[in-house]
Amino acid sequence: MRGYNGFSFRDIASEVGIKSSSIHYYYPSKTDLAVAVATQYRSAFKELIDQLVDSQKTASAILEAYAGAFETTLKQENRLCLCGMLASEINSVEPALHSVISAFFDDQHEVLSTIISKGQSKAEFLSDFDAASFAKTYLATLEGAMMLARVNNRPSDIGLAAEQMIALIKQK
Amino acid sequence: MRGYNGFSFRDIASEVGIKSSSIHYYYPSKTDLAVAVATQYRSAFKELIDQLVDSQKTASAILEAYAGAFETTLKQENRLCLCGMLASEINSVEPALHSVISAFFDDQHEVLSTIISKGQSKAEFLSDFDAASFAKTYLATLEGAMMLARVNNRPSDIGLAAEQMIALIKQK
DNA sequence: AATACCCTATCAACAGGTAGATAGTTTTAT
DNA sequence: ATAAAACTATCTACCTGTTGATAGGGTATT
Repeated sequence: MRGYNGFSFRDIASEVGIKSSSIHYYYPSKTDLAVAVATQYRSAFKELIDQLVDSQKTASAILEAYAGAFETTLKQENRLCLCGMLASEINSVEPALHSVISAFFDDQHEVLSTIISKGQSKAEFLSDFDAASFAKTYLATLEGAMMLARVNNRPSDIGLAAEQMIALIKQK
Repeated sequence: MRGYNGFSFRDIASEVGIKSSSIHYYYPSKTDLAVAVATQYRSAFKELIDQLVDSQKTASAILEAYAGAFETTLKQENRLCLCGMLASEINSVEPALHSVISAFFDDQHEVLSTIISKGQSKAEFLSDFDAASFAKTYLATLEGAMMLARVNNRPSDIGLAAEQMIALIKQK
């Protein structure tokens, strides 16, 4: 993917083997299409992270696995987080799409907060910081690390960044 | 700005009050133009950070001021880091431009490493982590925070992320 | 018969880029 | 010192191709 301004109906159509007008049949406008894709991405990611939370892993293991999802996407498909990519083009995006992007980040932030909070109450993590703020920071780090890791063609940098963040909050 | 795929020669021309062909006179191709802009951005930022390093501030104060530059850009111009934005569209970019973007991040990484390292040797920061890795992570956090802060229209989130990162490495 | 689905054909707007003209300025040669 | 040549900076006009989007037709399933 080459971003919101970097793909066209014809690109997708030819990849799927149909005509662009057939896509317009389902998604009249580009915003409609992007909203549908982002919404689907959002729920797929929500499912993934909910699954991680339900697993009986430690908080740090969950945070690591979470970062692993980003790293795998980059390594296997050379793609950023869809919403991260859209976020970096937010000025090109209509309100309906903006809302989905915001909702995605809200989801992620909420679940990360919960995980980190749990890690604190189980004394796995230090308790001298705010879980919700750190959740935001952790998410920002991963989104940024993904971007930088792609520029340098080093997907494993994502995992390294995650490890470092986790090490910093671990109870010593 | 709306990203590399989101601006045209005509956009710029009409903003400046000339014709697009006059821009082609100086910058034959879009890549040429973008390389020139990114190079200029790179050296302006290098100057800024070098100045910060030369100031007699503490390491944490420097890291904070550095984040402040990002926050100000977002607050006053509603713009991301130019190279961050380009990085998120790296697949749309020709090698010549890719190189400049990489070089920008290398610059930043190098200087941040030095600052953090100094902070460690002055016992301002903990010494149980690797300065170079943390420099990468800090930069990733800022780039990501900028993106997220813009989506949520909360520029101050950048500063908050920075503060948190700094708090985590401070000698207790 | 009606609906769902995909097609062809087309549109106006815009993209990056080129060609050639023009007017003013600077360099060079005589 | 002056005339010729070259350069700078801009324009108008245009090219080829792409973009998001629409109108209307064909065909298979229900």
